[in-house]
Amino acid sequence: MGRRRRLTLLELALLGLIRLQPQSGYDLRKQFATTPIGRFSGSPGAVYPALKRLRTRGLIAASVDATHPLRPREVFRLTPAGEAALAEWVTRQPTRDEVVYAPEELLLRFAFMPGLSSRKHTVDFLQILADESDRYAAELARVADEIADDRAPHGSLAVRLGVESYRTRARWARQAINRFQSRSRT
Amino acid sequence: MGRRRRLTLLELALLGLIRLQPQSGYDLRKQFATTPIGRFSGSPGAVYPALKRLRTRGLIAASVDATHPLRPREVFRLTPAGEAALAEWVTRQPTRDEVVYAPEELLLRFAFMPGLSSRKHTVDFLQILADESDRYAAELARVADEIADDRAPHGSLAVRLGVESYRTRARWARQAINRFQSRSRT
DNA sequence: AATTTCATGTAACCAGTTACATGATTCA
DNA sequence: TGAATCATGTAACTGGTTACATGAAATT
Repeated sequence: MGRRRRLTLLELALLGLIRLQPQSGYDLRKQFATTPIGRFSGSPGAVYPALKRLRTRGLIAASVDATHPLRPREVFRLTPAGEAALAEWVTRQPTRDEVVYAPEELLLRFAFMPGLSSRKHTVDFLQILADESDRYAAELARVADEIADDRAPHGSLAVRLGVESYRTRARWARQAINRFQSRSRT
Repeated sequence: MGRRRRLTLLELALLGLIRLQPQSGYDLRKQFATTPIGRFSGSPGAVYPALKRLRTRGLIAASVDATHPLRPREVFRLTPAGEAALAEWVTRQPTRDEVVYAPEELLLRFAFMPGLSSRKHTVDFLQILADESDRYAAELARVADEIADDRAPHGSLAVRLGVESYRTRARWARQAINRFQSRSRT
């Protein structure tokens, strides 16, 4: 059934975007260029090879849009295997290491949850994110205290920004939880 | 005078650490493994080649510590050219794109400022960081509003975390400015 | 007619990842 | 004596970056 290589962040971003709306490589690149998802880079030398890899692995399929027969557009959509791979990733619960070292990946995962993750699962996800973020913030706060130096406060200050950043994430996650819990099911 | 290739973040981190304390590749790797600077990755396959590149470019020099003659340690220190390269980078003022897309690099730059950047320059640096962070937060806030969707609030919420993160950075920068300004010169 | 935009790619390069290799030394 | 740690590295792989290439269609 093919080597189970890990999908890159870019590949996962592409899967998620294609799931929201089947589209061409060009469309995808435009999204990277014009929206905050562009952090995950949309250079042509990255996007097109990534799309090829996804197609080779059978996670996406292309159908040619022939409305302009001389300028064919390859429109990609998810295959069932692609949908499954995306869902598997999206529904993974965050680990401590991901919270600490890969927060952007977690945010991407969260953004792609609609339709793939139950409300309960989403809330659990956010809860772990909040708790582990606070925990790491506390760790960083200890480090900041250890390296405090009145003459050269830069290092300690830099770590303090880390503290604030993780606390901000924790606060955000708790607000998001409220948002999901206060909404009664429709 | 040698091609002026751009230094990687890892190379700059190594320069900064070596400047603080001349040390061996192993020592450096230990710091990556045990302190928050580890974000910039300290895998052997990255660190040793990076050190070799820095040596080739004449930015660091090695002297052998022969206290244990059978187990020599190569201790690296900055050359004048290395100090100059580090100082050039550290004293660069942040650009909008760096604030938005490379905040970690800016933080590293800030952390290595002691002894390389005047107080005035440091404050200017933080001021730009604060202003551009707030500006981008406002941009993101507009995006969040545009994509607001009661049924699937995930995307909008994810962008909101971006808003909060950049605001946090701006707030932190302003506090840091106060810190530098309230300290009378000693 | 000329420029911009649509649309898809390739090529060269580069640095990082994981995993492995080597051998001395200190510790249990 | 055997295991962990000190200390430095290499090799294979991978995916991203920049820059370039191509040509049709829409716009000015």
